Amino acid sequence: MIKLLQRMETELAQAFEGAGYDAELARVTVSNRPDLCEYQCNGAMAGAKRYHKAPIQIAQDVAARLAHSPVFDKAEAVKPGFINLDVSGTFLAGFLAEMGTMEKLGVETAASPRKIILDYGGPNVAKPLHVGHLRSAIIGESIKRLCRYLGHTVIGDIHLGDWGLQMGLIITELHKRKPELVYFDPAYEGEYPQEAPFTIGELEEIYPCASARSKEDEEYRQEALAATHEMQQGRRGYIALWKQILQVSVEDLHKNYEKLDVSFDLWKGESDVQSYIPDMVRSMREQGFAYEDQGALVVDVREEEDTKEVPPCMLLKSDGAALYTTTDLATILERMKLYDPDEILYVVDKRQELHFIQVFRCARRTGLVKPETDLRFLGFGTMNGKDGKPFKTREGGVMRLENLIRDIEDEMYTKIVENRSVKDTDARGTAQVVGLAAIKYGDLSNQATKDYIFDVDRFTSFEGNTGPYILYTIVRIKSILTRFSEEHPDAKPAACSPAQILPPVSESEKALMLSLAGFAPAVENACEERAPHRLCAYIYEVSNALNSFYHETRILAEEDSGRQASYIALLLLTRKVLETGIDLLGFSAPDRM
RNA sequence: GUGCGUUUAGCUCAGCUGGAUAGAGCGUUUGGCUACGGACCAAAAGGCCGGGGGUUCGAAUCCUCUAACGCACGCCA
Repeated sequence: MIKLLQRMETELAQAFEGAGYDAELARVTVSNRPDLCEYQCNGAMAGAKRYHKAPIQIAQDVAARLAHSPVFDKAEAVKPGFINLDVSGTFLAGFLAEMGTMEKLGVETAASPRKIILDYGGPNVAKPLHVGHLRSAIIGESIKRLCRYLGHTVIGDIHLGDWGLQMGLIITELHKRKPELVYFDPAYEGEYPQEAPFTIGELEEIYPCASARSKEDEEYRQEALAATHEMQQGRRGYIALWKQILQVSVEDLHKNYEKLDVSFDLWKGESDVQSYIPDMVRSMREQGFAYEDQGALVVDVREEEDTKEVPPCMLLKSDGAALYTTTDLATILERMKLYDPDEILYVVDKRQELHFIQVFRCARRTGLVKPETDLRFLGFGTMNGKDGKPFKTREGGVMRLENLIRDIEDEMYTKIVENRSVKDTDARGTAQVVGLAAIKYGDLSNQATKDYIFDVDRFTSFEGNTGPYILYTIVRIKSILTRFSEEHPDAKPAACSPAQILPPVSESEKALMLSLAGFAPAVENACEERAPHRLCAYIYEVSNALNSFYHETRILAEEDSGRQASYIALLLLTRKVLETGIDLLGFSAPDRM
């Protein structure tokens, strides 16, 4: 579907050409002076030099040719050389009628759909999720949904940290506590038990305990390193234990991510690609990319235009062990082999940027990826507390994600109960839905790349630019629609099709219609820029427009049934736009709240 | 030290390829419930866009210098 802006530009382009100017000048933007006009074109000023004419004259020439355009109600040339434009209400109503019948509300499917592997989540096995994992999950999920909406194929991979030292630490600690377990008996040759010798609760207690001890006790640390090494070398009992740690942990992760309404297509981890490492390293060495430096095996990734020394990419430590980098490279290798994607996009903490620069360069240089394969890094900032420092519990510890979510839900629950419009039986469920919206919208409405302040009071507020406010708006629409069908059993809202939308009769109605017309460009832009916050800004604008319109328009009391049907159709379209929008952000609205 | 990032209203943040009087929300002040959800709406006050210099018809936006803060800089992940 042709966008509203494009439609206007086409009209302008004809006018520019007709008046003897370059059609390229006909760029239309939303007005930055809403008091003067709805849209504007600044092309006359840009063209002034080229045509040695006063900008105002060019603007007048163009405006004169738009006098009878069906698209515009107004097209006038002002002051230095602006062309101020107002859209025709009839044209706008027709535009929305068409948009409303389209499945994706006018959003264009990408011209060349890509296959994208999205690497997000990145939790470590056996460690509880903490707030640091929240952003990756939330941002990644939204980008996944946006890209899919535009017709790309997205494969979301959680990329578990399941092969590192933390496994050795747990094995070591478990050995101290329960030395009698068969897993530790090197002579044991039978089957290992089906049941894991621990619960997720125990596991989450064991790890921090082991981690703390390894920092104080060097001998203990050496044991853990040795255990890690033995596991990685395939010691039977340790592998059996590792599998059980993995199973118990992954089961718990599933629950947690489900609660966030975040899902992954692949649950691969570091362990899955270990088998690729020896060949990969050998090949890099044979091709002359990898060489020994200070005992370690590295690949040089410097480039001519570097303004700074980029350290080489390290493949093997001097003791011969693989590193994080090695695993990431092997992961790229596997992804290319299994999926051959057009793009691999990492949604990770921005502090890892240098690491990924090295990995990407190395992958490219050594031919791990095709020249046309895009490797992209979307780094996000830190989530800080109100004091501007990394988010912590009151005691100063790391805040577990579960607890954060619970706190928000409790806060929402209190507010909902105070409002008393929902029966107590629904209140818990509603609090979950609204709480999730509060968290996700609070995060996504900030630019991903920047640090942001997580302020519980602000995010859970029903006022202002918040998730609950957006939901409130949707609930409000639902409420009117319900009432309408109660009062007019013969005229169900569903019967009010977009085709019944009439030209607007008030400013607030037109403002709402104009903002609805901006849905497709907002979604497309948010996807292209990989910037969910753009979509948040758009949804907020629509919500404001709706509330403003609602406030000054009597909908149920409207006597003209044609006009009323138009209003209802407009509400339906607004609801669809908002619900689609929040779905792309990764949350949903309740029926009441 | 080197590189990267950030700096916009009291606070939290937008500002898309340079365009008219720099926008929201919160907070503050003031109006509006005999209307469909007042968890709302309307309005006011509040800013040398960190600072200096430059590019041009025109700069929060581009270039340059500078300050403050943050982050990252081969055997962790």
